Amino acid sequence: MSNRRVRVRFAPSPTGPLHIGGVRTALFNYFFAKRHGGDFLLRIEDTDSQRFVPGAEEYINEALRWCGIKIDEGVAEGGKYAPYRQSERRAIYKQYADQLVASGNAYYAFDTSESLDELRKEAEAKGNAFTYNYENRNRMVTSLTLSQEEVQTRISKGEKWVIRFKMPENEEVKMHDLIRGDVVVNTSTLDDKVLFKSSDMLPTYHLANITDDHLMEISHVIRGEEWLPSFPLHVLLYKALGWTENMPQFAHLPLLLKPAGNGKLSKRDGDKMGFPVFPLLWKSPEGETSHGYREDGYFPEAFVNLLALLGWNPGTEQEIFSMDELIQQFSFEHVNKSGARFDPVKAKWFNHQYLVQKSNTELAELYQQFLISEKNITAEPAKVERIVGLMKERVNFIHEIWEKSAFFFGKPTSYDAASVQKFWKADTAAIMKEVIVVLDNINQFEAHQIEEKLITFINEKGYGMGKVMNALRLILIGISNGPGVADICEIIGKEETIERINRAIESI
RNA sequence: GGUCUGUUCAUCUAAGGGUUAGGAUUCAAGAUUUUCAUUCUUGCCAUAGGGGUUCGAAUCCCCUACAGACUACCA
Repeated sequence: MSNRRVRVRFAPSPTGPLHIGGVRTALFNYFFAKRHGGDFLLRIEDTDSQRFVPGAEEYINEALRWCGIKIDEGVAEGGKYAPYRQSERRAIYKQYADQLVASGNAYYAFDTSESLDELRKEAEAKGNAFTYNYENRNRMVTSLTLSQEEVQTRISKGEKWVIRFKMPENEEVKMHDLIRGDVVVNTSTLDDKVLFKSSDMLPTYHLANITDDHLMEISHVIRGEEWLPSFPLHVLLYKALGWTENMPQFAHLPLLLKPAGNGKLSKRDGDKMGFPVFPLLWKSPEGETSHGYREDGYFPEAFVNLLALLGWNPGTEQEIFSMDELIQQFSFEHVNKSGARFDPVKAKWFNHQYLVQKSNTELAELYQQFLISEKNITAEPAKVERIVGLMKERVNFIHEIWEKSAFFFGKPTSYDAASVQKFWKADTAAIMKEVIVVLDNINQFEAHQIEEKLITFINEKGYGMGKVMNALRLILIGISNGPGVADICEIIGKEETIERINRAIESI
């Protein structure tokens, strides 16, 4: 088993956009597979015909691609074990359900969902829960209680049926989890799960999942903690099918929790708290849209990095990781057992780190694209590069450069009242008129020159740096904080600088 | 209700029986700066509670509390 090729799968169901918890699961699978030179497969678990959402599968593919995950085998990529979409594998499953019935590990049940609902309600009224298990199954309409002929006629008459697992009574199931260690559960606390349904002739998650993992030679199942309760069922299914020999190893990842309050992260949290819970923008078939990290301006590397550190740590103090480093350093020993609360504030910090790391040239290209597509502005590359260099330390996102420095591309439309109060004194207009003269006399209108001339002027007149510079900045950009005054002057140019000063003298 | 899992600063986490319980984010203060940001320095803040075991417990065991997941002909 130890020298078995590592093969992992990410197996989402296309019931909507993949959320960041799912992305993290995919990432951990990917890290682990690549760490051990193995394969990463994407399998689409669409055995619930009721909940299928158009576009969800494309979304999943695009999200993984954006994160930098390379799929070795999958719906689009193909592979030796194709097809990778469960709805296209429907012919495969029935025989295994039959096998379980034949070996006495499963049985046909003819209950209607209405009658089951009723039983549940009755039990609830008495203060307990109805469990379809060893205690109750003999009272139900099943192949256990009916004669073989009767079962056959009911089936051939087209009566609806399901195949249920016959959960053994009072057996200890011992399981090993790579993250949590040994877990033991008594089968009497478990129920007879539905494995196959006649309504759409498809298996449920449990059967499909075990069958495909076995057939696809999956070596490690890495999934969310929400699957822990069905772990014993899965172990029992492997046993009943005679596949214990090469059953995969299991690892149940801790959950991603809400930033505040209780419970696991859900779609609503993002909308409420103003951060995305989805990797990409999502438009539901009903027309509802949800924010995505990509569209909100996150770099994929930052997104991957921040997700990797939720529930895993390197055991060192390193916080910034490339995909390769993540792959090299990942191990289950450093995966936490407890749920991790998502922190939107730190998410921004990660993006800032990546933004600052990028070269001005690279950033300029990105900002250039933003200017063209969002603002319809075509700017000189040199000017854009200058701007991003000045702004990068002050922002977390590319779009924030615009939000904080649109003044490089247009005159201020108003002057911040509090700053005017603070920096615009009785003699300011007069001083600014002198400043215009100083600036006008600079031949090489470049930051160094401008700063030098301005400082000499201020010193000669004895005005005080703050007094002049702060007022000048207010005039040029409308607010009191931003890049150095000389830099601003250079970027907008002599003519524009003087024009803005004149305008301010007249209008303030 | 039942089953399972978990619990270290506000948040992400380190410390695998012996450290003043470390780092990061946030927040606060100071220095630097023409403002802001950066940078630097500093500060605040934690082992859920109670019992054991041990010379010694965040770490091992038990109980309690709290939290989460699951409990569908969903995945």
